[in-house]
Amino acid sequence: MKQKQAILSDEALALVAARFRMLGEPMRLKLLRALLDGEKNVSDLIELTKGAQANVSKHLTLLTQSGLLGRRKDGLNVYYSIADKSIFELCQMVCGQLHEQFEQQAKALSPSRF
Amino acid sequence: MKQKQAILSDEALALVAARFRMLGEPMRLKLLRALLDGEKNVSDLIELTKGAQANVSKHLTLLTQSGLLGRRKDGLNVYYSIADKSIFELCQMVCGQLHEQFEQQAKALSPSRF
DNA sequence: TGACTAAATGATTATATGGTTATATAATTG
DNA sequence: CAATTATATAACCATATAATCATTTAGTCA
Repeated sequence: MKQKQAILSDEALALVAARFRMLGEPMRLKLLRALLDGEKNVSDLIELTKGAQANVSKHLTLLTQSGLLGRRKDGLNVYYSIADKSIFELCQMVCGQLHEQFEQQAKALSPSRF
Repeated sequence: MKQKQAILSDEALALVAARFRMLGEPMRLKLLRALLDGEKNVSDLIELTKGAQANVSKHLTLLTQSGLLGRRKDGLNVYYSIADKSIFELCQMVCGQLHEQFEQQAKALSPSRF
């Protein structure tokens, strides 16, 4: 008897989509990357990403609300850090897929094939 | 001497973000999922996703342009298929991360802890 | 307390994008 | 060729969201 595959509900699928969307913003990826080697405060992140203060702050808020970042306040400063390191596997996987994809296209367009 | 980390250019990072955004749409995830067990034509996909014809067609076009789907025309029908199966590892990884995240929250809110 | 600094927030604008409707294109068949 | 079917596309509207500017909040320190 054929095993019926369990399928995500629409709501679950919407959550997955939302997570992808959270990662689908260059500034947010920059922030995540900047935090790869440890927690940093907002000023540092502004400096590293060349972003505007309000914009950086907003993206940090979103990333934190979505559970991707941790937040620690110390005096005047607020320190953000990666909450789930496995997010980088995702990014690397995407990077690898794109790399592969472009490599295939390069091969397909090899001048000698014309 | 400390090895300087190679960093993606802004353009490369934008491509990664774009790929995430492509996956950040529930209808597109539905389409990908519907294609998991092999190629299907548009009519089938409309039926499976309960989407409107024009909308399904547009998303299929986008997914194809981004290299995630393959397209094969046969008579009146157009058959779409997954171009890169590894996309599902991504989805499963996200799913797993969200699962983990909710489980932590559940644990943190265990009534006995109050 | 007042001045200063770091970060967050509210209001606004601009842009991107998803959905829908209507129409067009293309292949098939009688 | 006319009619039919499958898919794509164009035009449009509505909504979401990123960026910016101005302001506010909160903490520090003289």
